[in-house]
Amino acid sequence: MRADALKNRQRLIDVAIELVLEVGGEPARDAIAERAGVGIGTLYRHFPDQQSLLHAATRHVLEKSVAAGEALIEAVPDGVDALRQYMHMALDNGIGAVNILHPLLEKPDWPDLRVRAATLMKSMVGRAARQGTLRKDLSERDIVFGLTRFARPLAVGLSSDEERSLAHRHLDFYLDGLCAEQSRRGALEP
Amino acid sequence: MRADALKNRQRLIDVAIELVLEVGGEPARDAIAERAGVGIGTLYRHFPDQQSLLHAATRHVLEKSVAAGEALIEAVPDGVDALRQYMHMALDNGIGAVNILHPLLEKPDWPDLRVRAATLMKSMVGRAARQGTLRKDLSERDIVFGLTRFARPLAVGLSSDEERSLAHRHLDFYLDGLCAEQSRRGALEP
DNA sequence: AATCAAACGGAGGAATATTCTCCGGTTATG
DNA sequence: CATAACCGGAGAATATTCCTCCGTTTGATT
Repeated sequence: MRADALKNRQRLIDVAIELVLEVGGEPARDAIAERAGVGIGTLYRHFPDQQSLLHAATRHVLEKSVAAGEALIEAVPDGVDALRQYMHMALDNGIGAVNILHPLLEKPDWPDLRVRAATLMKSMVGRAARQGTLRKDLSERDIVFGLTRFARPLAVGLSSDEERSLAHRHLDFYLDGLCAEQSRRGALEP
Repeated sequence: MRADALKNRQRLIDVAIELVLEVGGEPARDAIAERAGVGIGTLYRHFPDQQSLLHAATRHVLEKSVAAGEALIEAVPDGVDALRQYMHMALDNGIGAVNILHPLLEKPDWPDLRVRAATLMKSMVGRAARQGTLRKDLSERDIVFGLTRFARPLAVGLSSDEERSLAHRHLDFYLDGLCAEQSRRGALEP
């Protein structure tokens, strides 16, 4: 494969992720090509149909996030710290795009990745709970749910930099809440 | 105005809010009319152009939320409790639709409401901070940002009931985090 | 530096989605 | 029961998105 072809291919994937996050759904092919700075023909040569690009993009993000997460769980002994770093990292990797794309994919089954991701989440939550720093009533699904809340920009008239920085800030608040001994609300209205 | 006309008008507004939340953007007119169970002609008679429907819907949600918030601040003495109840209520009222629609409106200026909303937020945050139960470094914008994270469904393959219930649950976690004396993260990486 | 297979760009017609008008029929209201 | 107000939805008009095709450019190889 020629060098320029490879570069374009990767660029198309990156742009697709970017646009998926901005649009909050399937972006128009023309828009992807334009933003990537390539002709529409190039897009169609690399990804003959919509699905193949979306698959490639989703897989790219997932793979990066899971791999980094597996490394974190080895490297960071404290459970909540590992979880926190994982979530911030996933957010920067564009994990929100996976959340958006998953329901749009026709055959989104990657047995290998699915297992690795599930195992990773289970380890993260389990260890932190066992260490006593994380609430005991959280499942993996909760973590995924929480992550998705901060993982994609929701238009409120902020620049994308402001949005990113606020997302990280509030993700930290949220994680503080997950560490609280007992929900204040729970105490008030049992 | 005839009774059936009024009923249809209100129904159209409700459906619009519902669809805006589902779609995450401007829904197609046809879809609104169909879901509301009225002919497309009826939609156009009540709201000759797109903007007028979106305006009406936005205003409806905003008005309800602000009014309820003003009542809460009177009725609930504890600052954080008031804030918590406000956020849960706004979530149920479809405040997420406002967040989505605002950037799509052409002339979204309701001086009265804008002032009331700003005042409300300032009071809520200010009082809770003064009472010492809420973090001191939060602005009104932070609260709005946080609210928007939970205020609209983000597709993850959940039924709309599951989604709603998880949103409330995690909003509580998040609020617990806003009450923490000091962020654990902040303590770890200053 | 010459060659050429591989890759590129983008005009523009086809396909699809959305908007919005129009008018014959229906219904609430007095 | 009269009638003004309201309703429904077919379908033409418009906007958007898709995707093919082919002449041009470029990276690799010798």
